[in-house]
Amino acid sequence: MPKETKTKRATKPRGEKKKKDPNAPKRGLSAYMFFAQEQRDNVREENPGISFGQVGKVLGERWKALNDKQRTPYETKAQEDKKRYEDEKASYNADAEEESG
DNA sequence: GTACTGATTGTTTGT
DNA sequence: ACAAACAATCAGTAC
Repeated sequence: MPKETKTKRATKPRGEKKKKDPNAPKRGLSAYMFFAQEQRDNVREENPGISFGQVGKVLGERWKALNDKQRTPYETKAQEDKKRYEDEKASYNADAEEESG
């Protein structure tokens, strides 16, 4: 059992707005992202003609409905993508340093 | 070192 | 191009 910090989500104005970097390394996709990529087609099949937002809803409901095992294939993808992101950061930081001078 | 915030990713339909 | 809803995750911030 890994350390589980209390990830509380309180709407408290703390800190200033984030700064957008010029070469901001886009973050890797999330398990949910890959999940939607496939479901998006399936969901529409089962729900042909659904309204805007509905798709997203069903997606979320189904997503949670999945088990850790089902998410595995998606979580894995997310990890692979993560690696991608890590690389970008490398380049991002590399350039950032050069920028300095 | 922790708790919290903002940003980011992908998709749907419709104007 | 943007809107809302869904969920996940990192990076930066403040004390």
